[in-house]
Amino acid sequence: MNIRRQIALLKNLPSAARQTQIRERFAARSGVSVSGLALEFDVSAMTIRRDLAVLEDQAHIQRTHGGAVLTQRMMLEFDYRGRRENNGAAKKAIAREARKLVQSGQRLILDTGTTTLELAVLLKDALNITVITPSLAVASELQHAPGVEVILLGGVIRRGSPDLTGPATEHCLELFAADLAFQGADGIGLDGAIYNSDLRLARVDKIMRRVATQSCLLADHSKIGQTALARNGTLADVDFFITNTAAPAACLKRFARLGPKIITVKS
Amino acid sequence: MNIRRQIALLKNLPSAARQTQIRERFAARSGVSVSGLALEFDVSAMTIRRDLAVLEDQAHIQRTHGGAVLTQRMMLEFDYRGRRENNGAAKKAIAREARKLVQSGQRLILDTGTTTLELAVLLKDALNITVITPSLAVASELQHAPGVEVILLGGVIRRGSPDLTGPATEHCLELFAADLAFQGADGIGLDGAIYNSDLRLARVDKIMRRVATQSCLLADHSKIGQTALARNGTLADVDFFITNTAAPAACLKRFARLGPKIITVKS
DNA sequence: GTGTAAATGTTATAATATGTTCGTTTAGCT
DNA sequence: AGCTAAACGAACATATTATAACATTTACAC
Repeated sequence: MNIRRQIALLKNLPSAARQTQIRERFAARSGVSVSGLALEFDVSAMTIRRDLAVLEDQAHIQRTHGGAVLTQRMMLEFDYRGRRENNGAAKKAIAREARKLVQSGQRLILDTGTTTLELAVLLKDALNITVITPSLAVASELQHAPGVEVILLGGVIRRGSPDLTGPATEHCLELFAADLAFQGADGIGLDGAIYNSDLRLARVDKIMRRVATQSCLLADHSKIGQTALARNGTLADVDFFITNTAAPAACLKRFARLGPKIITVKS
Repeated sequence: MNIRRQIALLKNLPSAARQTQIRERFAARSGVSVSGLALEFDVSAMTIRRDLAVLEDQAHIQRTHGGAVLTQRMMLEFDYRGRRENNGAAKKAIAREARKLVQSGQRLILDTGTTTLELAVLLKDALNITVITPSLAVASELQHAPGVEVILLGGVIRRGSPDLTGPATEHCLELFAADLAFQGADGIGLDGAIYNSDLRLARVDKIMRRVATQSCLLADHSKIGQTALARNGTLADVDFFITNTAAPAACLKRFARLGPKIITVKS
């Protein structure tokens, strides 16, 4: 077949056929460009963009500025930055304060969650600590830190979420003892109740506090006054509660009477 | 494809595609230079710097003056990729044969190793199976497969190796029962002894066979006649042994007398 | 033909990427 | 240490691309 015929075959195609052709392009190179495809198929750039949007839904491509690339997921990668963080700045500040509670030689438990993940980032340069966690994100963040031994709890990988839960996790957790547990929460009631949005996580959280000498709750102000599916305890069960100053002062005063030391960070 | 075409493919790429290409440069060399990449992709040095900054954010590389080097995490990734390609065809063929042993609804154990990782790739479209594994690579490969429930064993993350070992792993494994265990090996003695290069892995392998009704050993011919640090059992303990036809026939005949069903694949 | 829905093209505006300049920092050398 | 050339990063200007809303064309049933 001559080249002119080949080119002609690419024009006036129904959309589905064109999308199939676009998909073939990825076999040769790792990325395609919108402008290149528009020329090749003799359609407007807008049409190509719409095609790529369709392909993004069904195929394994990811749109970028100027084109699209194959989403070749790395091995050993547990996507955790998928979701956009809500109170990113507050969470980082809370994590910085939590970092100050950690001393060399300690055994820590780090719960699942974005705030505890921020803490994990700060723990990379710690010396001689052990981190026990059910979170694959925390584990992959710390697995190359020279001063940190990472113990991953066993269990079922929750679908769409890089962490472990289930009876195996609970059983595994019972094998350990730790100095300090850091936990997040999906909601904190005005009465000081701590809530998780997942029942299995709540059970794990409860056990964490039991096997740790002390525990520390990390939650930004947006969680206060929220409730969620499962209650895993109250602020009376924790030793430290770190939040940001945007939290209502009256609440914090009430919480303090329950027992925990309240630490607030500016944000 | 001629060289001129190859070069053309690197130009006028959307930014994300270029970043992917840059990342692949590290597979060959351990470092890249800004000026070299700028020439290669026909963009300004500033653009390359910005690309490198993006890759650094993704924790893929670490920037240096004049270029960038791989992070430990990515070195591990490429190391794994390289090992997969050693006898890659044989490993894939063996994995394909192993896949045929698996039926819907079964509970499987997948050991650490590159051959079992190839099997994991083939199991992505399985229906309603459960995979129990100490390998983070296997877990990460299967974590988004809709028909697969992944159970990760707990334990200590071995430094420089994405898998779990230790007493916790062994204890965790005891909690489960499986239909079929797939294992690799670092060496198989001419007498049928199975070897691991790590003592802790050997202990885990032994337990795997105990908690699984049947077990299947996957190893290409290059492993036969090799020995390694720790012996975890013999071929008499396994039910299936899948290898490739490049294995010496005399050996296989001897192995068959020990009990396992020997399956060979062309390669 | 005519009506209708889907696909495509067009335009204006916003977002993003790239190149250039220039003052600052760095690595390597004597 | 002090020097030099290279590399870096910030800020700006420019060019490219994305998005949404609307207009147009096409396809197809009746």
